[in-house]
Formats: sequence, structure tokens, C-alpha cells
Amino acid sequence: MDNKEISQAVIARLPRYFRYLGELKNDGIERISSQELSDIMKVTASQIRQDFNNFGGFGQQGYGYKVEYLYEEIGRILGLDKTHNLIIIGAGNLGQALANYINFERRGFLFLGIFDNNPKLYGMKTRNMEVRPIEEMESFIKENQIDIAVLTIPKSGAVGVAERLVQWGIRGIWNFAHVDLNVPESIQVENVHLSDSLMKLIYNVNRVEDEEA
Amino acid sequence: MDNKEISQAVIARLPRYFRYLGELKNDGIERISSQELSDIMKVTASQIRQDFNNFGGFGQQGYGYKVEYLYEEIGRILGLDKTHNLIIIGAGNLGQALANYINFERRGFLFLGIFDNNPKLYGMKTRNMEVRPIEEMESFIKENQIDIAVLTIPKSGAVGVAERLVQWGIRGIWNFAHVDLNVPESIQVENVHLSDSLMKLIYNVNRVEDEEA
DNA sequence: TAGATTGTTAATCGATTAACAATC
DNA sequence: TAGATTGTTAATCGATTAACAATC
Repeated sequence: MDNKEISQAVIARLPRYFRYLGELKNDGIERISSQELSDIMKVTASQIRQDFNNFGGFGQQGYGYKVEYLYEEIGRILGLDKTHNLIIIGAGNLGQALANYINFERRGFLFLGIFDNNPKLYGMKTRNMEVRPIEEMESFIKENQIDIAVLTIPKSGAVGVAERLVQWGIRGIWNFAHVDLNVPESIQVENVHLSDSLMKLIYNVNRVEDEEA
Repeated sequence: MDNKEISQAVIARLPRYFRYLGELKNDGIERISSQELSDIMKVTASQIRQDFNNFGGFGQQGYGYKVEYLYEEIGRILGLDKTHNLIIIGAGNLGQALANYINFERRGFLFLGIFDNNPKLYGMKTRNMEVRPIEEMESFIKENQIDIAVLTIPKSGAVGVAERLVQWGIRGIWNFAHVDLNVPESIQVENVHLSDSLMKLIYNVNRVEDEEA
């Protein structure tokens, strides 16, 4: 496979294509043209074709795209054909919420452990895991071949924990702490800064109200 | 104030500026140049100046920017000088996690109610709220002048609830349901599609691993 | 074959970066 | 005043959209 760099803007759209194609497949739709998909998803047909063609030709001229095939291919591109082993660091409300997201498992995301530094939580059952002390994290990561760490701890500890995670061989961090991590380029970080997201919403709501006034 | 449209790319960066300036302020730093901020935040000084100048000149030639003043101004632009009344719809793990985020209140985001359609949860205390039945939502929204609704329910119910929220006068929806809502343009929606975010991370982790192989 | 629709090149648009005159 | 740094215009870069030849 050719490895010219794909832009993050394209990657960010793939899960949405995947979601819509999954629904079409469930509805028993067999084929779809870029124009039909454009109407449903409210993006241009041109962008759809450009996006798919970054990864090779999945369609057929004069016919369109086979829904199931395209769905499978995008899943493969996203890496959903492989399983990934994850741990959650921080067993607070958010950590538990993520641990309980059933749908993640369906996609091959296996949450194998959840850690906290609060002794009161040790042993507490969350789904099929019990909360473990942070001290056990290093050996756990190595024994269970953990790929990805989910950081749901306060920002004060996050930068330090992230640095150690990198030393212990983690490849990706899903960061919910409200701070930017400092890790080597080869380590992937996906930030979910919830309060940033809420602030953006507030700006847009206020702006519309100002315009109306 | 002049109302030329500001791009969402700029808006999305404001909370991050706000965060860094808040930290500088806490550290007692009084002034900063775009170049210094550029070094800390890893964005170009040019972009920083362009971004700020969308909203007017906050700096002083030859001097730079006053940290506290800039911090206040960006807060005002984001609308953090006003309070906003929110409700959470869906009292599952995620809804509760958001209800318990203390820091939101500091920014003027007031979570006044939490709703669910599971009778077993009615009356359950979450922070200073108790879970109410969905049926009470309409009157609650009107009596408490609710601006923003946080949707943390499964996707099956989300589209329908969103439509009713709009009828009841909600101005913005913070949508955690894994579905695209269908609301008028004047209603602001900020999506947090967690599984999309995780898929993007997985793609990037796999890609790096492929390159190394 | 004729019609439809992709794959792909070319044109446009918007966002980012660079450069520098204005000015504190 | 001289030096520094903004505010802003111009240049570049990248992403999106349009157009159309290739082809099923």
C-alpha cells in the first residue's frame, strides 16, 4: 500500500462515513452513489469521492459504491479489523462512564484495566474490571500488551503519567485531562477537551443571540 | 461591534488561548509577546496575532499583550462573563460525570437539572440535583430559563428529543449521542462523538506501527 | 450501445504563514 | 530616539469544489 500522507481532516471524516454506511447496511441498502450519500450526509459528492480515493478506488463507474464492501474497507482503514487493548487511568465518573460504553467492545476496543490512586476505590467493580492501584500499571501494561491509555485524571497528574506511559510502551493516549501532553512525535495523542468544546458552543449561542438583538 | 463572520477554526482555538493565558496569569506573568506565546503553545506567532485581531487590537506595539487584560477579553468573547443555565438529559454514567465536573460552574455554566426516563433513577441525588422524569422537562426549561441542553442519551431517542428541545426554546445542544441531529440553523449544536474520536486515534496509532514495520 | 457515475485533474476558495509598515 | 512588537497586507499553502474524461 502506498503511504503518501493522508490529511487529518480526511481521517476525521472517516468515522462519520463508517457510521452512515453501517446504517445503510443495516437498512439493507446494497448500493449508493456519491450523490445519494451527499444528500444524506450533507457534504459534497466531490468531497466524498476525493476522500475515498485517498485510499484507492472503491467504486465502480456508472454504478456507484457497494455499501457493504465500502463499509468493510473503511473499517479496515480505521483499523477496526484488529483488536486493541486499552486501560483507563482515573476511575472517577468519566473513567467509569467510558468503561461502561458497551459499543466500544463491538469495535475491537478492549478495556482490560482501570487504575486509580485513591485506595478507597481499589477493588471496586466496574463492568468486568476492578480498580487497581497505579503502582500495578507498569507490569499490567507489559503483561497485557496494552496499546492505548485513556487518561481521565485531573490535569495536575496528567503530564507526568503520560511521560511514564510512553516509557512503558504505550502507543496512543486518549486524553481527557484538560492539559496538553508532552510526548514524542511517534506517540499519538487524541485530545478530548470537554470544556473547550462547551466554550465553543457557548460562543456560537451568544453570537446568534447578539445577531438577533 | 462589527459582525464579520469569524471562522470556526478561530473560535475552536480561543479556549486554548484562554487556558494558557489563565495559567500565565496564575503564574504572575504580566506581559507576553506573540512570539513568547508561540514558543509555549507551539503555534505560529503570526496565527496568534491574526486570531486576536479578528476581535480588535488587544496588544500594544513594542510591548506585547497584557496577560490579564487579554485573558479577560477572550473570556468575554467566549461569553464566559455571562452565566448559562443548562440541563442534562440522560442520567447515565456520562450524564453524571458531566454533572459532577466542578470546573464548569467556575465558568458560569450552571447545571440546574438532570432528566431521565428510567423511573428507578428518579430522585437519585447527583451533586445538588435530583434526577427528574423526562415529562417534567418542558415546564422546567421554561421556569428556569434553560439555554443549553446536554444530550447524554442513546442515539435512538436523541433526534426526537432534540426536536422537542428546539420547540421548547433551547438555543444550544451539546450532543454526546452518536447521531447527527436535525435542527434549524439558528440552533447551535456541538457534537462530541467519542467513538469517532477513538477511531481517529486508532487509525493514527496503526499508521505509525505500519510505517515502522 | 447509451447512460450513469466514478476517478482524477484543474479551478477555486479559505486558512495559514511571511513580511513589513505603523507605532508604542 | 532606537528597539521591539503589534496590526495588517501580501504570499503561500492546503483543502474543497467543479469539471470532465475514463469506463463500467
